[in-house]
Amino acid sequence: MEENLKKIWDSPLFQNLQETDPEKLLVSLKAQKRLYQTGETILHPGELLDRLGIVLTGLVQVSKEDFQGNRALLAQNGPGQMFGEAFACTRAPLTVLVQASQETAVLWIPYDSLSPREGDFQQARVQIVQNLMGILAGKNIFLTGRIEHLSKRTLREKVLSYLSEQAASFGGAAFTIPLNRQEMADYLAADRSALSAVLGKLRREGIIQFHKNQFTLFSKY
Amino acid sequence: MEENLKKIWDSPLFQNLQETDPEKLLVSLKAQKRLYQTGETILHPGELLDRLGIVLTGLVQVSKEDFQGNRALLAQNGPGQMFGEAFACTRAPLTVLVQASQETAVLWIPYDSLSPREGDFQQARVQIVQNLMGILAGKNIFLTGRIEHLSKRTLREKVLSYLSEQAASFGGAAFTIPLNRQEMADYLAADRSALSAVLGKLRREGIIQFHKNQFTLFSKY
DNA sequence: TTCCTTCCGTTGTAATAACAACCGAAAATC
DNA sequence: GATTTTCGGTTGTTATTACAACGGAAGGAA
Repeated sequence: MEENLKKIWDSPLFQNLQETDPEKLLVSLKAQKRLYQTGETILHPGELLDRLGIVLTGLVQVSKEDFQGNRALLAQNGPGQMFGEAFACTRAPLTVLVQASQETAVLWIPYDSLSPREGDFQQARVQIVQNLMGILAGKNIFLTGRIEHLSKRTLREKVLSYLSEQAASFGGAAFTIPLNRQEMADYLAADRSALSAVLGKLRREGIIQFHKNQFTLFSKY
Repeated sequence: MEENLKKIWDSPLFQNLQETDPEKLLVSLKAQKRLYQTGETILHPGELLDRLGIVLTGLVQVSKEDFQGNRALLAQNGPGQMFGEAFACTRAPLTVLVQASQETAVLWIPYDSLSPREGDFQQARVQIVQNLMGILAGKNIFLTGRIEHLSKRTLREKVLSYLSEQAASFGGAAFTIPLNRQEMADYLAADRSALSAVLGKLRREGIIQFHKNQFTLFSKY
């Protein structure tokens, strides 16, 4: 566990825990480690979840079965990243499938053990709960932003909405986005070639300038 | 405050508080009431927020200014409903504008006062924090679901995705949706008349049946 | 009743995007 | 250096949707 500990100790869930012994804290939280083989299902749809999962090593895929039977990938979580937290917090049945896409070690933390009511490490528990809230809230803001882009009627508007947000968050007209074309198309729920066409048109109109994933958005937008 | 208290006491944030005196709890939480006039701005974009807002009476509108300068309405919150919680939890600058669309009374609860560290009513504070997490997590799941629908390439798929989810959550092929056509179109980010056309086509193809907001989705979907 | 409003389906047109296929440049691998 | 893979732009066709406008049905209000 030693080496893995370092990896998760930097994760958002465990931030700002002053002078706490990681090993002892995890014992107090009744954390359990478990290994999953490549392809193994970690959580099934419909299941109720009463603990948080944190990836120690490997990779998990969170996906959802479509009404058409297609499997849509919602997230890929690597070391230090958490999954299932929303379902643990609401105690709602899982709507997603979680699988190990490599050999994966997961650290499970019972949700109830985070309650500051019980045990020692009270300070730490309080901090973790606060961190968890911050993570949920942050995800909320992110999801709301994406919905705002996706709600635009035309791809052109989606693109401008996204680029404007990026420019604003970067604080300037020139900025680099963290996505390549295919990822950007997926994020905006569009076809890559259609995205390319729209970007080209915006460039010809003098509204944007770009090279690879570096963009400049001109003032009128 | 007396009458307003009853209204918010049923709100999700204050659920499961056994044998707690609402008045005293609110004092302990350093809650403050403030009145806003019709049209008055409650929270400005860019502002940092360190408290939760709860509508006692009236109505607040949460909106966001578009890159085009359009104002998009994100939420309308009435009595008992909370706003700003995601920004208070992350301490990120507001990206939204909150206004009173009627004469409105807001109860403000400092975020820090929820910490179980301080003061009395520890049990209650812990429960409120847990409720808050549940609310954030629930919103997360809801937003994720909406993104899933919005991510479909065609309106037809968006509609089927939405109806399938509704059918699944209702647990049967026949169900009633909580939206009228215009609201459904807005939710799916589409034109109302285009939605009508798609619904009509699905009906002609024998895939769905509907009358007003009562739908039946046939088995193959 | 009559009027008015809300809700929803229809039509027609123009704009738009999806999809498939192809191509060249750059990057990575051998 | 040669080969393969990845990435992104282009083209052409077809399906889909936005948009504007209209009309009819249902439900209230006068």
